[in-house]
Amino acid sequence: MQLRVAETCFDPAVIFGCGQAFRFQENEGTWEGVAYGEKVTVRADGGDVVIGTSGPLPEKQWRAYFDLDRDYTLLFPHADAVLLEAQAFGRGLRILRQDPFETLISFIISANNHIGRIRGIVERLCVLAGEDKGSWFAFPQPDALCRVTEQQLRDIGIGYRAPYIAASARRAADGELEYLADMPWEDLRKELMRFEGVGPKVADCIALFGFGRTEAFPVDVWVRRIMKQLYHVDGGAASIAGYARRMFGAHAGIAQQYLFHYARHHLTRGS
DNA sequence: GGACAGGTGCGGT
DNA sequence: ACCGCACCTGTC
Repeated sequence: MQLRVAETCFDPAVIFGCGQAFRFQENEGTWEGVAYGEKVTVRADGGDVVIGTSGPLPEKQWRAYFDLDRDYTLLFPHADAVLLEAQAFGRGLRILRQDPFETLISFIISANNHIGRIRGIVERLCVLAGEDKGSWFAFPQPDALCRVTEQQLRDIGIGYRAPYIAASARRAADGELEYLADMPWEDLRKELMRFEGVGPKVADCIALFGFGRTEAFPVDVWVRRIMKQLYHVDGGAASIAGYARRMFGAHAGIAQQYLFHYARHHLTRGS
């Protein structure tokens, strides 16, 4: 499958670099990654970006994966100066609609962890338990991940999250992710937090990136920093998220991604 | 070599 | 309901 998009609304460096997905890397001007068991390549061509995929999934599914039918310029008609600047800086960002199981496991790994290390662990996890596609590996299926021991998980650098991954994979294999898609947002969040290793922040990431729930507003240290430094909002994660939903509306989670990306490039750890 | 970054779970209050 | 601590690994 091949798909062409204007690069003004699709910037792979932002999309794949802002911490929502961990399997894409740039290689001599082409972004390569794996999603839904297919190899995906993204490269600039004139004023466009060309997306190529390796398997049977139809264009419709990839349009959904890349969220291509949403106009990101219309999301925040009453944006304040901070969000406007973050949006300009992150032009071409899109929220990927990723596989719920892959999102669950990847973001349990992300807890108390750094993007670079998360990438390495996820890649080794795919080699350990994912389907071998020749020169690359798919993300493991739940039952395959269940056959991996906690020691094997520790050996690839997962650390103390090993029992969380094992338990959550077990529950996913037992079908516990199946009935979440149509739940109201608060219920989905509560259900996700029942998985081991999933707290408020990780639940919001899974809801946003794995279930397309743009109400979810994950509060991590970078979002905390930007909310404090640029909005003068401080306090617990819940009150920050509540403030964000009142200010940014139903798509606060997309605002969060713009702000997160902006914060990581413009703010320091200090203040 | 020691401090630190990064969320969650747990035991204490 | 909230607080303080332990958890694992990579980097400086």
